[in-house]
Amino acid sequence: MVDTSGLPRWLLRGIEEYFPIQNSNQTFADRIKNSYKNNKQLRVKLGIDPTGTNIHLGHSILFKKLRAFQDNGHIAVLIIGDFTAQIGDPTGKNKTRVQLTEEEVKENAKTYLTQLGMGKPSSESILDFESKDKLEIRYNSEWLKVLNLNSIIELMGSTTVGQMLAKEEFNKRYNSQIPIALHEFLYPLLQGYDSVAVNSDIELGGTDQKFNISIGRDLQKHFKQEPQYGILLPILTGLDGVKKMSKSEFNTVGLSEDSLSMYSKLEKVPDNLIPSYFELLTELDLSILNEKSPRDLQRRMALEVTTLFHGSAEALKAQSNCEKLFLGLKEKVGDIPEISLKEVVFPVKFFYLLSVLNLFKSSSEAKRSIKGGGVRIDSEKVINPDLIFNSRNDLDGKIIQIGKKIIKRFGN
RNA sequence: GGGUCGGUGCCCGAGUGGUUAAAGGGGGCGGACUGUAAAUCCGCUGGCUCUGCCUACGUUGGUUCAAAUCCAACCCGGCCCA
Repeated sequence: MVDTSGLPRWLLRGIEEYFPIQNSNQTFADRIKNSYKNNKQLRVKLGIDPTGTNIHLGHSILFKKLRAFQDNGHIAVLIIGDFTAQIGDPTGKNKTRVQLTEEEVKENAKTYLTQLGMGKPSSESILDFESKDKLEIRYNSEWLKVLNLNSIIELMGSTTVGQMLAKEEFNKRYNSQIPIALHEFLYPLLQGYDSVAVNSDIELGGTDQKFNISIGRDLQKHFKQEPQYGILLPILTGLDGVKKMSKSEFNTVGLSEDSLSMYSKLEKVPDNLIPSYFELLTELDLSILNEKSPRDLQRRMALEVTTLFHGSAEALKAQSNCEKLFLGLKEKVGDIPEISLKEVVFPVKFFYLLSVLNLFKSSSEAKRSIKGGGVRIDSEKVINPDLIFNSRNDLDGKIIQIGKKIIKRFGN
């Protein structure tokens, strides 16, 4: 596994790999030490492509590590890949990604920063936005947009088709006869060039980023910079317990989810995820894993993670609400997220109500789910989709449960 | 550019004129069970305020009472050749 000698604990936890062990004349551990000795902050690069609108726990691992660097005196260089997002990272994709427009990308970037806690005090945010000397936010269109063809050819000349095809994802696609658009080869080069542009000392990424980070090193050498180190963090497995956490697999927990839904998702994660979730998402001592039952561990982990994003009071409330709910609502439960009936026109059929409230994607789906016994009002199954509610009084204050995950209280 | 094979629902994949909203599998969702887990079993899995209507098998047009299935053109992809 990882050679841990000489590295500080805060850096070590949850690292899958770092490379190289030694850069020309000094080891990684020395590089860290020297930065303090020489009183020179390390520039730690993390790039995100604003392609969707929600950051989930999988991303949070990287940001937490970036934050750790900030807390230990270094500079987080957050690169918003507004330019690269329009190409699409081929990593992990088995098809060519749809290109986004400039406006979409801008909008997404804003949402990302908000979710990372921009505007909040650093004690409540994922990244430290307050210490101005520890954060640098850069948009890569700044330097990528102005590249001329000569420079692009120079970049392309630095690697070979063989190398590109050696990259796992390209290789897979190539061998299974799935098209690879030529411009996708550009992506690793541009990400690598980002490292040159911000002169990064260390780049953070998931294990699937090894190739791209290495290209960054090559380009830095080419441009006479000291090549960066790469720190690879594990890819978080999603709620299904099998695939990596990813929006397109619908197995995510979003950072912006309310505390109740975050808690309730986490406390039912598959057993096989428990150790890694503890290691990667909490700061707890891992010896706890041997001391408690899986059920207790799930609850503890859920509480811990929810606390991280919502604060301890919120998290405890979520936990107690969850427990009360599943005991069958014997007690009155407070602080359930409300869902407004304002837009509803009465009388209304049950399935239509749920569709109007966006609790289901479509009215047909609502109908099916109701028939299948998946919907409860005040913990009573209601299986007639055509049931008519004549006025708000029939619903106000009642609790609606859809499956085991969605719980809302009807209100204003 | 030439030859050839192919494009079906979230994915894979069957279907080669009608009983097809389209077999089968995967995934997803829901239920039972349980530890709110896993495994297992069962149900559902295009849309629509729905006893019916609408849209769907790359696109457009055509043949037919009837097309995912036949014909034409076009678009897209793989492979081989240039």
